[in-house]
Amino acid sequence: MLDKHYQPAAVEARIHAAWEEAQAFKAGRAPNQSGGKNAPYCIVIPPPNVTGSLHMGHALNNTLQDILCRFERMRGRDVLWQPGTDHAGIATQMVVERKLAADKQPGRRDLGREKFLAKVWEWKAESGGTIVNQLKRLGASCDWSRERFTMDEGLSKAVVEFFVKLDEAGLIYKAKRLVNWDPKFQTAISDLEVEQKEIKGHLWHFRYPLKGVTFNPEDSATYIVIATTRPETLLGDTAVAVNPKDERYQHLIGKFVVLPLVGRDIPIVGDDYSDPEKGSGAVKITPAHDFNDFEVGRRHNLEQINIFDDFARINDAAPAAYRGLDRIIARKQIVADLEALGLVEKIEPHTHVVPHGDRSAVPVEPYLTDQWYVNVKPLAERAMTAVRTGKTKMMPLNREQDFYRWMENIEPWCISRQLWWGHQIPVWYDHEGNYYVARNETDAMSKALIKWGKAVPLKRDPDVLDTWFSSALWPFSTLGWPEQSPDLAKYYPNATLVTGFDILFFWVARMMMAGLFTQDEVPFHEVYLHGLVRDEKGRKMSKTLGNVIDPLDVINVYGADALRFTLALLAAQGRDPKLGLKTAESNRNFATKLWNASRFAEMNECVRVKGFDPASVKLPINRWIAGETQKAAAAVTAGIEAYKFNEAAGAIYDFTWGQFCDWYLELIKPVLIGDDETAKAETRAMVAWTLDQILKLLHPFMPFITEELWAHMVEHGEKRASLLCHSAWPTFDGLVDAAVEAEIGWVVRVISEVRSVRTEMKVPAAAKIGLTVLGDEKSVADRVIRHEDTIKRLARLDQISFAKLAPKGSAQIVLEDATVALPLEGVIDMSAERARIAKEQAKTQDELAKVMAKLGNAELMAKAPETVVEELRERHEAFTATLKKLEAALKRIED
RNA sequence: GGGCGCGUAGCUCAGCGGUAGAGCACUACAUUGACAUUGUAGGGGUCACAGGUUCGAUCCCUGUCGCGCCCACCA
Repeated sequence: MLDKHYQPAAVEARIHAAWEEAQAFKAGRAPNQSGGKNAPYCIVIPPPNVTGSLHMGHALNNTLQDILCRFERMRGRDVLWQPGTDHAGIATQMVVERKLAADKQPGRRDLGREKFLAKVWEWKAESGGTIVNQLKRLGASCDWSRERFTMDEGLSKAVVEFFVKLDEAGLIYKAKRLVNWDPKFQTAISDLEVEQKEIKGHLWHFRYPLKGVTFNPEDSATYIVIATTRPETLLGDTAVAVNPKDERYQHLIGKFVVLPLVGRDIPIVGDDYSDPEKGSGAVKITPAHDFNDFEVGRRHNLEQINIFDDFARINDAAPAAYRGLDRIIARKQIVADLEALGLVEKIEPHTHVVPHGDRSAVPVEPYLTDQWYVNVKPLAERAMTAVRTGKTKMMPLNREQDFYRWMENIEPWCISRQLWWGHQIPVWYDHEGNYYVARNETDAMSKALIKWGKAVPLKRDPDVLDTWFSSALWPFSTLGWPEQSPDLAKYYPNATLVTGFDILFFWVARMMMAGLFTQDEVPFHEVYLHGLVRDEKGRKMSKTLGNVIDPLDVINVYGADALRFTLALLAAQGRDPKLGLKTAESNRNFATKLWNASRFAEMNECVRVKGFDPASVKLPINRWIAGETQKAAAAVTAGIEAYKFNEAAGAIYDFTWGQFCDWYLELIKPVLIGDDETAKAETRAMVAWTLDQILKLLHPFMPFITEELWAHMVEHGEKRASLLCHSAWPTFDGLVDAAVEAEIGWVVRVISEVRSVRTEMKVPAAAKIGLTVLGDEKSVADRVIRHEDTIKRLARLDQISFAKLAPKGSAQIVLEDATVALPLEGVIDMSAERARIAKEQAKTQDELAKVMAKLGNAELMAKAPETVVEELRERHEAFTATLKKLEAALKRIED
């Protein structure tokens, strides 16, 4: 006997153990009775940061993937949900460094590369399993036996192979360029890792004295005013630019100014970049510290003077007074010094965007360094073509626009990072600085040997690769590439990728490029991009706001099923889901409702009957629920197939609660307590059967409780042998019976109507009332008689009687001595319905006339409208049939 | 500056050319009956605003206002 309450914690642990024991999610299983096809279906998990812990975004992402995987597994496909974790370069290095500091241990630099990396691996061994265990608690049905890590041996091999192949294709190069430099981590970062933040700063207007004249603050002819938001870069200025069309400054082009504080003579150049509308119309040019200035510098052959060190402190290229100062302090100092010299014209408040490191949250500096780049342009072209031709489809569709926009404007990808935690770049240098890209040191040596004719000592590039470089390979590196493994052949391309749209460029785009480049084939056929989980007010969840909802807390309180169901219901396309605990609570209640419905079935000995066929039941009520089950199954299936998880979840929720519990179980109670044994037996079997279908349809969303109930339902006194997660997905045909649907619908409406009248008239609960059905329509009377017990019970009527003295099809309720007439037909407002149909017909006639007029088809015009409609319908049907045939044929060809 | 999305019940959101929907909240009644983690009934909406298309618009088109997100090196 089932307990009175569902206890998620205990059940989840037990079910989880059962799944593990059975290795239920291992890929390559034999097909179940659902399909015979057993076609592979592969999803790779977006690998979470190995040092991370489960947040709501993971919960949403993995719930959706799990729904798809469980659904397809039940549909008989060979599902591989590939799990694993990401080494997450900067993030992990940061976490470990922070931990060392907190433990008062020697820092990264003190330890040195080797020892520090040992610490990171230690940390990984300690806490790397956390997120995996949390995913398991969520119910993720990954094939856990195949867990991978981006830095494990095979995947590292894939990374090297990818690098070498890119190099062989001439797509890798090293260049000294301005990069986004993160002074906190002392590494380059890619454009994508830069966040623009709006900052309230100042616009400083400085006077740069002209060379050859004596500076006089009173005489504007002795200086030129430039405006800047970054005074400290003055130390690296190598020109002042004015617009050649700007009459104020034209005469100064070719002259020089003396750079204040530094004393360097720098030219005034004419360049379109200078916008007369902005600032003073004259702009200082610092080629080594600004992307625009870099370009201006190139055009005018200007010197690039780097004034920062790796920490963004002023270096030795600057006057002694500023050396070693942090950039912020240097800024203040420089402004103060200029002020003292009378060189500050004015200071205006100014709001502008400042680039920040997305991990470090400090402003990044454009910084001149040697870095490795991938020329991704040709790869991007292929990726765009693949999306354009529909080889990979993105959902929601409008994300494809974002994808194209980014791909079309793609810049070279800076892949080197000055970190220690990551894949070290497979490049070796000789004593002259020549470099050799190689799969390993031995290969590099032999390459050097060819060049020099003798063995020369080599040194490996100390930099590591961008984390996303290895993530880009995830859909095939996890399957064994660079080996041509059977798994790779079987599961690549993956079926679907489910991820947040926030990493569309970081990850999805790069997987597309890497996949097409190495495998000559897209990595996945469909991409489903979901939103970011927000709090119930729509704000981002953040520690500072204190509005973070920890998925594990929700699981502990309401159960994993409730959380999953809540997330599924929120996953409507095209908008960020907002999560409140109230929804989780009501979905917990839904689980309880299902639990109790099962209890009811158990108490009434509703046992599954072997060989039971829902198409053969006789009682209208049973035929009705069979039809409703078919409709629900179709709705859930269609919802999941279309990635409309909210609709799918909503469909099974409504069916379970609104149809099965609220109506069906109530309607059959008279049968179950009656003495018609045949009817009773049929109904019991029907209850058990329907419940089975509910468990299956709900399983992808609520795997734990459904698996538990499935195991609990006995068949001939025995526990079921097989797991629900391996059972066949329900697909039905021919169970919907329009006549039965109409009849039960009518009964339902009569009951509702009587109930409503009771409430409106404030009939005391204890009052005895009866319903008198008036009129002499036999069909109405028959229905009433057929469902008399049910109607009496659910409408709480004392008696039902019949009378002829009233308009047809109406009824009256007798309240002790008062009598209330109730139009039975009014339940289905026939007059309104008829009016609607009449209108519809008028419209059709109208449109028809228009169409005919437009066509000017004399032949058609000559005929009566009814004939034309008939003819058109036939043509339409013939056309549709042909279309269907064509589609089927096409599908066969594809298969 | 460019792009995308969103304004529907008190709240969170579905829906979408043909009589406005759900959950939660609210009101009334019920409750030894599978379930108070419940049931029944009810109140509550010019579907942001203004034009247009249509027999008919919450839905399609245009514009306005408000909100959010993404991309962008402009002093």
